[in-house]
Amino acid sequence: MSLTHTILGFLSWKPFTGYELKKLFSETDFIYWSGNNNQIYKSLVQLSSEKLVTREVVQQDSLPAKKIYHITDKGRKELHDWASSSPEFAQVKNTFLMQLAWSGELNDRELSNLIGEYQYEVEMRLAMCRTKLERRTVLPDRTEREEYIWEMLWQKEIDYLKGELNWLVKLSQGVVKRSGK
Amino acid sequence: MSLTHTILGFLSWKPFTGYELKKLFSETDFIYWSGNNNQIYKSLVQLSSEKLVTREVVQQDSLPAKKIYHITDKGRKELHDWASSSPEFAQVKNTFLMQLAWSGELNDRELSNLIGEYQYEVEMRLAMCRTKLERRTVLPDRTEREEYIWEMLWQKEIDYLKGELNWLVKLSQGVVKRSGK
DNA sequence: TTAACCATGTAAAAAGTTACATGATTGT
DNA sequence: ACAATCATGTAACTTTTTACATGGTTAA
Repeated sequence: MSLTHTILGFLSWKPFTGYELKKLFSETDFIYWSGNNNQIYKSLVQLSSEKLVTREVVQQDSLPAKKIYHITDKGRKELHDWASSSPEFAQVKNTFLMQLAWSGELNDRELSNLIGEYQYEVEMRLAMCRTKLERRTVLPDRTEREEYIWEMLWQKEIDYLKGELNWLVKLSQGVVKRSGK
Repeated sequence: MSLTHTILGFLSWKPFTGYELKKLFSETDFIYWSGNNNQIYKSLVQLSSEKLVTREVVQQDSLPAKKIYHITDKGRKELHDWASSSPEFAQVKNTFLMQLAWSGELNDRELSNLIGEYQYEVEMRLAMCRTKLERRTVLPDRTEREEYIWEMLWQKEIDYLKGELNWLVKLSQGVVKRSGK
């Protein structure tokens, strides 16, 4: 599971709480994990037990105690080893494409509706992605190479979404041309 | 789960056995499911119990009996309803991008190695995808619109892989330019 | 006063992967 | 002799999702 490694990655920048990690996950679009509570808190317990992180408990009045996690040297080593290990091919789970694949029984209106809904969704994502890119807080102490890679990762996401839109527009046109009416 | 719906989709073309469905899954690249035995046979049992498919048992000498599944009218209705329902946004799980995101501690050789391995993987996929596209058996009784959509789905997959390669080449160049040596 | 934010977690269910199990036939 | 194809399934495990549970603070 690379959720634990992604957490180690964030902690390699600076210490965070579970709550902050959850936000980081949702702010970084090219990381797919829902980052739901269950997974994050469980992963942190696991990472602690493996001595890859340590926890620092900070009491707050009137708010529950914060648990700030710090990466250990062992954790940094684990992160390095994982980052340099053989990559797996990306998994894309796109049920919309399957809906299209079996849209044979849909009428023209239903089909254009389906495509339109997906297009709207992609447009929202693109707008959100651009906003997040602008608002992102770039941490110091990063090499030029690292910053370049993150720039490329964001750009990839934006290009992907733009590509989706282009494809959807082309598809709509092709479908209209072949419409039953 | 849309695995059951994808099975219904294939069965809407013509009846198949579980074994044949497993092959169809692996032959269609834009469907991500591994289509492992467990899931397919379990899904078929479930679909049967919901009366969305019926099973026909064909005895064979010296080979185990085939179970051929047929879609029912109820199954066709379910397929139609699913295909016209609101689409969800695609989920992309790309751990390679996360490895890149935390490649800060890798040296130049390790990083170029990582990128090179992924590039090789994408090239293999692209070659396989093109082969599958050529060899695919197009079933009759499909409208022009349906054929057009399948054409577009295959093209999308190929364009995606080509886009990945272009991005990787650009990334490699940018990384070399910023190399430590 | 209502929603969002801060901050932690648990329980149960669903989905998905990997390995195991059987066994004949056909092609290289 | 070995691998691939045909054909079914089960068991154990891991991963992921969804819902539940608590409760104070802050801003519109």
